[in-house]
Amino acid sequence: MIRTNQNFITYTEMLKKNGQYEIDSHVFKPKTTVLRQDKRYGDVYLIKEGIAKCYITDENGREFIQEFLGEGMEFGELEVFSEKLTICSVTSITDLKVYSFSHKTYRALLAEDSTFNHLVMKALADKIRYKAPRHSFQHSYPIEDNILRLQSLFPQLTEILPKKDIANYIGVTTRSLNRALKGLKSKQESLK
Amino acid sequence: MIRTNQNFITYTEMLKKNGQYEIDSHVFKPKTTVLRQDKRYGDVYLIKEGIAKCYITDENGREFIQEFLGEGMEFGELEVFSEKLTICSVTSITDLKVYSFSHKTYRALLAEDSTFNHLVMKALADKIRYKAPRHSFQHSYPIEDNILRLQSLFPQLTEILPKKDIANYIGVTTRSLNRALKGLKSKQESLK
DNA sequence: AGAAAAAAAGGACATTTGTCCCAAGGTGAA
DNA sequence: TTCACCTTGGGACAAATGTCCTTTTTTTCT
Repeated sequence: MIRTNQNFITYTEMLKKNGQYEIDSHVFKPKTTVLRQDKRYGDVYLIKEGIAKCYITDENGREFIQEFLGEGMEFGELEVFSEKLTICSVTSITDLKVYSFSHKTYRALLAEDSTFNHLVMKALADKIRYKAPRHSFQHSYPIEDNILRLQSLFPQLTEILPKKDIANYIGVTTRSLNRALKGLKSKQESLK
Repeated sequence: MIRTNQNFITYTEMLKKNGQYEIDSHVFKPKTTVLRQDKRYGDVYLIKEGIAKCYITDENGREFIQEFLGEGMEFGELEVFSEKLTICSVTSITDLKVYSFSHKTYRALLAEDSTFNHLVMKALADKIRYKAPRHSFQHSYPIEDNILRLQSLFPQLTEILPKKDIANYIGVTTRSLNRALKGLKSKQESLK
């Protein structure tokens, strides 16, 4: 549920040490919005440490969380290919350490470094693979089942993530999430 | 809503004429399942003509349609990178003409042909960009609004696609879709 | 430490959507 | 051509979820 990609970090740190390409480091406090939907940016980020959420806000101000990004996940990369505005906002949940590449550097790496090229390609493919079953499941099963599924993927779920974010990830209201959590709790107790 | 990518077709046809790489052609009748979820395949397909649906079937037999594929869209490509089983079934809706590459050929093209590499990269990025707002919209708006949105993207919607497929794309039952269509019709009439 | 703001929890009711039916019209295969 | 089988359309009711609002608890800021 909180996605990671250790290979990508390891390779990026090697590149950075190597010094041939310019790769910067940044640190953000929790609740910092790094990318804002519908704006234009010139950098690609890779998470070194921490968790961020990537989400779309609609006209009514509702957030829909696309994914939670953990170590080794990149963001801002889609705009290297499409030259368009960012579709998702990205906001840190915990303290966040990232590396950043300018579009120019990122393009150079894609063209000149086949390992990097392959890492990016696989990351994009994995993103697609990951999302398909998730949305399918969300539509087909009630909220309680979705919570159980998330808890099995990420046991610390309710300790680390605010209720609002969990609800926005599943695509329901906080009220409904609470109702479902209560339902699960009473089911667990009746088993004793 | 029915996605296309003319550039990819044009380039593939050029490659095929050129003859350096082995690219095959196939034709499928409507309702032919070309890829079946959870199986392993060794080819990547590119649609030359026609429409196919790409969908996940859950344990209860419910279909959830990921996307409708039109000219220039590829499928089976994710498995080149992850070496895993296919997550989606792909079934033709109309007559379907496709080109196919073996994984081996596809990998060779990715490595040796930077234009091809870039086309694939951009296709993956577009797939991600495309899906994000769609799922967000689906969760946030009632069925009627979703139908209106789809009709504006693809006016022939209800003529070409079976009701069941439209419902499975929006992620609702046929019953609910019919109710919404009826609601829209009566609203249109009351405007006269 | 104390005030203000945000997050969590939940009651009451409305609305949406699903489930389970059944019936009519079309389509295809023997 | 006839029969089986889809597809479409919809009635009646049940279940899930949303909306609106209030209260309590926790966090944040000064």
